[in-house]
Amino acid sequence: MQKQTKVRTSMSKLKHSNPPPVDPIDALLTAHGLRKTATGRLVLGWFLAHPDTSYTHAQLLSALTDDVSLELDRVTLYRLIDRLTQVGLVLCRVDVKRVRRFQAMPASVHAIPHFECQSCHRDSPLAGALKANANDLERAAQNALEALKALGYQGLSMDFAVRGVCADCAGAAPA
Amino acid sequence: MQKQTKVRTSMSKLKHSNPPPVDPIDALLTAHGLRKTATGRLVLGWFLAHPDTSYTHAQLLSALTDDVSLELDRVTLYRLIDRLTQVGLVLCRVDVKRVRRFQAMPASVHAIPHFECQSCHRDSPLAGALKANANDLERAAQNALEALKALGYQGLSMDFAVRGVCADCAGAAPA
DNA sequence: CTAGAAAGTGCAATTTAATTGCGTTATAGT
DNA sequence: ACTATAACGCAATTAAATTGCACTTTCTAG
Repeated sequence: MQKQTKVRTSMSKLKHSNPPPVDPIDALLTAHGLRKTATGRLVLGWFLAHPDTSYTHAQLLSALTDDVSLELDRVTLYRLIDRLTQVGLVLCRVDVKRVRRFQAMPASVHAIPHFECQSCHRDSPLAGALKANANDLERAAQNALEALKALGYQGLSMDFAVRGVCADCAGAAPA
Repeated sequence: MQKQTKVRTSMSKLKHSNPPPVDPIDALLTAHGLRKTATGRLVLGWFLAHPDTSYTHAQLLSALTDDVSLELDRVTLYRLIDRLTQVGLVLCRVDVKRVRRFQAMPASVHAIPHFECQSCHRDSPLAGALKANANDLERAAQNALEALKALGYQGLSMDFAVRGVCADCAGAAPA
């Protein structure tokens, strides 16, 4: 979204300590044992700039080349995303169509239910249909998360999927 | 909704009604608009004989050829499973490894949470870790299901996935 | 500052689950 | 029995993701 002005001290021969120019993205990278490469910064930056949005590898690749005019190889992006997910900076799930979707690891975790229709293969949020139950579900899920954290699990997120035949498909071709 | 049991009198020249030889599997097939083929019977039979067990296409194929000595083409099995899932007899999910897993549609739906590690890519049940929260979760999930049923959704099942880094991986390479 | 090891990059080739097209066979309904 | 059509089998193809290998950049000692 708003790209940082990249203040590199490499050229600065200033004597004393100048205001620490620690880029938050660089900090994240090094904190997780990753190197500060141009692509690493751009990709992690993209994820952080678009929270709550998930991208397939292909989407991310075209987004990066189009909007950020970053040229990188498909495979390189695959491997970079791999690293980001393995250190817990990025979240990965597999969608109904069997392709991975990536997004920035959310700070606070929610159990947002979604529905996958086995007939039309659509994936839709259930926020509206379940608003009455959402709170109970959320509370139970949060408790479960706490229990897991206490056991040493890290970088947790949840995904509540309901599968079946949606009202449209069921109505169109009743069993 | 529930179609009549279709008693075939083709071969029976018996005067009165003889004990209806309705195979339950045949009944399911016809009730869902599918034809009674040898493979259809065998495959649906396999699923019903192994509830709560999910199979990949490859596993199912070898299981059928080995144990039931049914010879069928890969593609035929794909298409058959497709039909079974679309009518709601079989449940399909995509596992961490990006392959579809199929199983008989369970009669009663449970929200059994499982954990997918983003580091070692293992998928493990969370029954033990969450036994304290399991009841709350289950109740909330059941309520959600009822709400959906009332809205016309059919053949419902749920899948509660927690993702992150498991205790093993987190301990081995702490962030 | 300057190695040199290790992490990251790019390209080509490959893997694997799944899909599509099409001619043939079996099933269901008349 | 007859016919429309669902189901089957085979071959070819698609698409996401992975692997191998040579090359470049970043990091860390010395």
